[in-house]
Amino acid sequence: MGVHRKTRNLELVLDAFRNTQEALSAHLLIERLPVDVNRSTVYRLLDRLEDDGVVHSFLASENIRFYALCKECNQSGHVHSHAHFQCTSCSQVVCLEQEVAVPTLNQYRVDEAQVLLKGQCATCMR
Amino acid sequence: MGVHRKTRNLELVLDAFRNTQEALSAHLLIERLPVDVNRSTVYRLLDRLEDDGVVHSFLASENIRFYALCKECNQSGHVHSHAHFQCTSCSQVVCLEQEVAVPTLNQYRVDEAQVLLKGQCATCMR
DNA sequence: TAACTAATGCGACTGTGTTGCAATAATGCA
DNA sequence: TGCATTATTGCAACACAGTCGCATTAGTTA
Repeated sequence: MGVHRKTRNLELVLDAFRNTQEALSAHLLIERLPVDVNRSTVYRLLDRLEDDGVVHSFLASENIRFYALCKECNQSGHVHSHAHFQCTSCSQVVCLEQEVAVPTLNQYRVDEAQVLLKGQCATCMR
Repeated sequence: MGVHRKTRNLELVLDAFRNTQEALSAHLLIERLPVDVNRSTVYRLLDRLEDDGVVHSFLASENIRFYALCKECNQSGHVHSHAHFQCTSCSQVVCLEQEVAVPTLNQYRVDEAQVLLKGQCATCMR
């Protein structure tokens, strides 16, 4: 919903996501930006992009939030329920196509299912 | 694997887990201990208990590690693949009975599936 | 071009979790 | 039981992710 001025930083962040298949943490993102952008600024951009349905975020180990572009979301809500994969060797994180079926439970109302698969990616298996 | 002397702190931590159905973060655990126990000590106890297969840990939002007693694990390895539930109102976290089927993927070898379901618990739905 | 205000950078801060080190206490053995 | 050994503990300092207030900078619109 937030106003979005077309700033250099915003474009750089979006480019970084467009140039990769990976999900990125704030830290990784900053590393990949061609110019220095302040940490606070990056977090604020990511927050705004998430509010606007442009990126989604999820937790991977170890305690780090990752962000990736959304395909079918908009500012009225995030609609994905896909799984994520993290390689335990190189720590790379990717979004998977696999949809996650949100299970039903007796005692709880389940609104959301967060699935993180961990293992080895093709590169690290060689 | 680590040596375990039967210390007061160890007993207090185990009691805290035995006295609840919930999973506990280090912070929650410290709050529930009847005496002050140092933060470092608690983290070290949890690490050791996890190594020994007595508790398992997983990440819940927001970026906090939760611990709960294991049922069928021992020091030769953790064997659970159950889901966890976190209430978005009261933040309480519990282990679910539901086993998670680890899916197979083309490009990745999946060793582990972490599933966190989020929604509302019975108490908060009222 | 000027005014408005969103976006930015900076520094300080919070909270989780870790580490080195000296003091303490559980254990095994004489 | 008394003592030596060493695992455990508390403390202080640290690392790192993420947040916040505030003054400055820079898009945007008129």
